[in-house]
Amino acid sequence: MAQPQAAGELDAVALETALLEAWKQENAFQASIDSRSNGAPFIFLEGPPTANGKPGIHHVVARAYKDLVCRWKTMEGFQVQRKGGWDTHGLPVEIEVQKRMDLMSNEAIEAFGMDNFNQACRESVWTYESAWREMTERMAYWVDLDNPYVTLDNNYVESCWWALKQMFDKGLLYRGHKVLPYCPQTGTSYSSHEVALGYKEVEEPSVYVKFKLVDEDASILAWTTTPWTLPGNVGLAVGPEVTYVRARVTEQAENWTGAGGAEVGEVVILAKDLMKEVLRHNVEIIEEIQGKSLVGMAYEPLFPDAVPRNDSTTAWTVLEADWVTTTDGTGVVHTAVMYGEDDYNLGMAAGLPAHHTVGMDGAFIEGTHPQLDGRYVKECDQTVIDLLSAQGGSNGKGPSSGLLYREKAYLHDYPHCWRTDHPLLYYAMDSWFVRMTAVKERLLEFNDGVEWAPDWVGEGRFGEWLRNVKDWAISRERYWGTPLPVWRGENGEMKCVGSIAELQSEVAKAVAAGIENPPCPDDVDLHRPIVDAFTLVDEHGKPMHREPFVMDCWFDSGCAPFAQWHHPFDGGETFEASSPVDYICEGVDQTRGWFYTLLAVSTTVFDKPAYKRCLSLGLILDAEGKKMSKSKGNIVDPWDHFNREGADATRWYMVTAGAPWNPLKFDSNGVRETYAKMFLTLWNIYKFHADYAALDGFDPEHNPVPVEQRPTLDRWILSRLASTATNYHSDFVGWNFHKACRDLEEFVVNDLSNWYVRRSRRRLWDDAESTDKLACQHTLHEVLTTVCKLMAPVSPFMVDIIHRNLTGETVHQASWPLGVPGTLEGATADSWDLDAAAATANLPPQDLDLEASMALVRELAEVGRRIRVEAGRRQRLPCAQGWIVAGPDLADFHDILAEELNVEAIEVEQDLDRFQRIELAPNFRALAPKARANVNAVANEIKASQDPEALLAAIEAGTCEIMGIQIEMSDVELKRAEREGFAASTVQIGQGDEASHISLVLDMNDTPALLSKGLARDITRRIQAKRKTLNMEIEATIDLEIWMKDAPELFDEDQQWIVNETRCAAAAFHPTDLQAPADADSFEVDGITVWFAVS
RNA sequence: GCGCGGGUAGCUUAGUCGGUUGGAGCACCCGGCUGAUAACCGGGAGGUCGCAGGUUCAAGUCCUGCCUCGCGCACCA
Repeated sequence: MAQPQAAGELDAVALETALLEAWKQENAFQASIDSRSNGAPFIFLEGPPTANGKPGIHHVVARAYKDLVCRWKTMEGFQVQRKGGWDTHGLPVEIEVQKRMDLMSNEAIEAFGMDNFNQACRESVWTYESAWREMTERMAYWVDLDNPYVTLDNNYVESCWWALKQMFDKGLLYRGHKVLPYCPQTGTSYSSHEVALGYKEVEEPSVYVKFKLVDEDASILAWTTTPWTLPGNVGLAVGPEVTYVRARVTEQAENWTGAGGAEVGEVVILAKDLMKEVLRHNVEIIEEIQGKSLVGMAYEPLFPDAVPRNDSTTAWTVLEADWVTTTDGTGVVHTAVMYGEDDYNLGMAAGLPAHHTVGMDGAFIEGTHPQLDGRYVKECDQTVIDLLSAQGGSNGKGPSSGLLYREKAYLHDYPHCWRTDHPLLYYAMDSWFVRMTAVKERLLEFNDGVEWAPDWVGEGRFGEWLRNVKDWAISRERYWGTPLPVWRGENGEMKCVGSIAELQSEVAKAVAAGIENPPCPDDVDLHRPIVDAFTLVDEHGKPMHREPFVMDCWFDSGCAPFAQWHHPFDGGETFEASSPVDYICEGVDQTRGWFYTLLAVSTTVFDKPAYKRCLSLGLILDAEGKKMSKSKGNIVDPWDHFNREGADATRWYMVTAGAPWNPLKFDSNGVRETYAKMFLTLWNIYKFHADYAALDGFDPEHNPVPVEQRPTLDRWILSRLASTATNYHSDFVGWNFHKACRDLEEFVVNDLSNWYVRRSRRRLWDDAESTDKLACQHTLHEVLTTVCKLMAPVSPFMVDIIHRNLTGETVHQASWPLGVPGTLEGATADSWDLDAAAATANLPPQDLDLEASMALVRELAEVGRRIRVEAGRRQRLPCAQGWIVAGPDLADFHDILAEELNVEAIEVEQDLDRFQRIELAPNFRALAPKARANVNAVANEIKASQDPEALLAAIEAGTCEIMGIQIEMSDVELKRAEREGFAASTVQIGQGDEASHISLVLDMNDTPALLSKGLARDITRRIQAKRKTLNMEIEATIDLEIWMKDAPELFDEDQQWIVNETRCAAAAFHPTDLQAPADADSFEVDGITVWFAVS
């Protein structure tokens, strides 16, 4: 073990950057893992960030919590491998490149060349890689960035292909048509987790439309908020059990605004419950009808040429659907098969024609209507309204008032593209799905086994998501991503390719069958357009082409547990040994993202859970409480703090600012505060110890002083250390890192710095060797090294410097003070022998009585200062006497108290009544059950008692009865108040029945000796301050001259005391009538003027 | 609309089983202490515990409704 060197002044940033360099030289990260080579593994999985955006402070938070747990578990003896990862596919990358290269449509991309485009994407992905790396290293997130997994790597893609093939072989993968939210601008449909990113409240025109019946001079009213879907209308849905009415218009409506209308005598059909909401005319009800009797009625198509009837017998008739309600609209649902999920399902079931009126570009298809063809649908709302409201309506077969009844502005949330902000269209498209609904029960079961922090995310948010699980739409009509490895022939045969080898053999088969193919080498790039070029053959030798999709990039990251090892092609053992992983940690926004896709892939491929513990972090908000995002420009740059307060303070602040799962309002001042309070204090404690340890040649391994032989103060701080560490650990176990760290900070600042070190200062000033000084040094050594270990997972820099200087060893290979379960025989990440683990703990003995006594002493010291403030007596003027009245025996602490209180002597006085009178207060908890409704009256009797002592005596004697209630001692609390004329104060110790009181009384009388002593202290203090401003060495001596006016006598012994304290070589105390020179310093205290000169 | 989590001093927050005087820190004011600190200590000022009801002898705490913020889900015909 090394002997401590003196510590310098703190420069946190320089300290950290120098240490980073040392870590790099020593390969400290790898060494910390290697030091646990015999430890049980604890498996961590890094959620891959996208490196095409600049890292912000919110990324630092997530990385801090990842690092914290990994470092903690390492100190507990586990081996924690941490492989980095990068998410490199997906729409965000494409959008970035599209913007930069001005390729804002699919046509533009294809004209530019898909290979060129994808090459640009491949490069763009790494734009901020170095920024990420620098941030990661600077904050000391220990993760292997030299061998990361990268989702665009061929090996990674191959594992994804393999996974998809497992699903395919299990029948979990299917091609379907599904109505999906679709963005015509990006040309892609979105999965629900992407849609959720873009809901916006918008006001749009909604319309009530008349559907003119064929066999009757009446119209059915239906409502829609998307007029652009009306040309695609092929059916009307009614609730079979809903009551509808035929209503005839009896008079013109007044104050009509907007388009549409109806004439007197027109007949409309709608749900009875919605007449008031919908109709603006007075009507008479002709009859009420059940929905089911409307079924089958035919009506005139609104746009006769827009959709071909083909062989449908049900097109443009009334259909029944049990999901139709009367909460909105007219109780009749306009059905456009291709533009709504319910519509599509109903249309398929009822045999409606499935025909698009809108193209993939979001524009009406030619032949829909001359005024609409080729126009973007969202710009056609008014045209549709105009066409409908023309006389006879858009089909010329409507009433002369037109087919529009009303229009109404409608405010609702509507999904928008989260990248381009365009409104999404619900659109029926070809798509590939993973049948998650088939494994729903397993998902729920696996989720039950996950330890979530906080638990309500798992049970509530995530559980709710799983209970409503939908099939996962995994295909994207995009370019940059893992290609969907499915080839499909004209007749619908399909082949899913699960590896490069399989691709090669299929290509060979195709070539053998006479189909030309480009070469397919071992290192064939598994991206578009390379893989698009391969044509395979089915069993009959017919060509099969690849389905032109890439996969949802969430599928990539969901494959991370095995794809990072290139399982099953390589790394099989590594994967088997690490599945499911022990710990993942990401922002709560990953609930439907990574948290879900990990579980989804793992369940469908392996029928296993993916992770055992998941820490879900709250969002990071800016100072105003807004979410930090690139688009808002409110991202805090972590370097602002790395370069000012350092990474230690930044990390500690983030952990102590709140529970990890709560939203964190990131406050730059908070980092500053943490630095000043926690780290500066810790450094100064350390500096105090290290400077004297170096001066005295202290060696922690020599001249040990057994704990039981150390002074009370030492045993106290060691016990506090043990208590704090124990709580710290159990808070870690319960994920309450914020509580753990707040308590430890309290310990360092309050107990260690403001009491132990302050009280111990003089012990180390002593030049001579002494057991007491040694005891203090050993104690400081033990406390500091343990605090370093506890803090190391959270803030790894300063504590390593301290630990290294005190012990010669890095803290990051040290043992966790509460034990090293990871090193135990047979231990796993989840379980170990508790007794054996406890035996590896290393903490000093606890003495809770001592802690309680010291707490009381400290409280009395504060009470003393309060008394002085109230009595107007300055702290430096001693009191002759202090009395402690009642309370436990504090004899061991009288020395401390006398010094803190600045009294000449402490005495214990048992007679409370000498200084105090008693007061009785009701104890409601005991009294209420007995007195019930009279409790307040009884309580007032007790409080208002004129002679509380007599009342107390009566209660003690058992003869006290108030309002028929027998009052016992447990029904009252004894309180004490000072009698007149005493400077005293009382504190309560304990709670409830255990409560007792202890009082402190100070003697306020002055004597010449006391005045002299007080004056000496004031003079000393001023001289010391002067020495400091003169920047004098502590050992330097001075010559002193003193002049005084209106001063009490300064006794010889007090003069001598000043001389000693201020290290005077020579001192002159001048008579009071001598005038001080003009350049002497002076001060006044209690009407006394003192001049002094230091040289 | 539904679900989850919030709303406590100017700001950041603690508050256990309901117990009568709601704690801290920052900032502010006054005083003290200091040869460890950018610190510390005492005091002061600052609170409609989101609002309104209810239960109870007693509500920041439990119940109901509402307002509001964040997040999520759903609907959006």
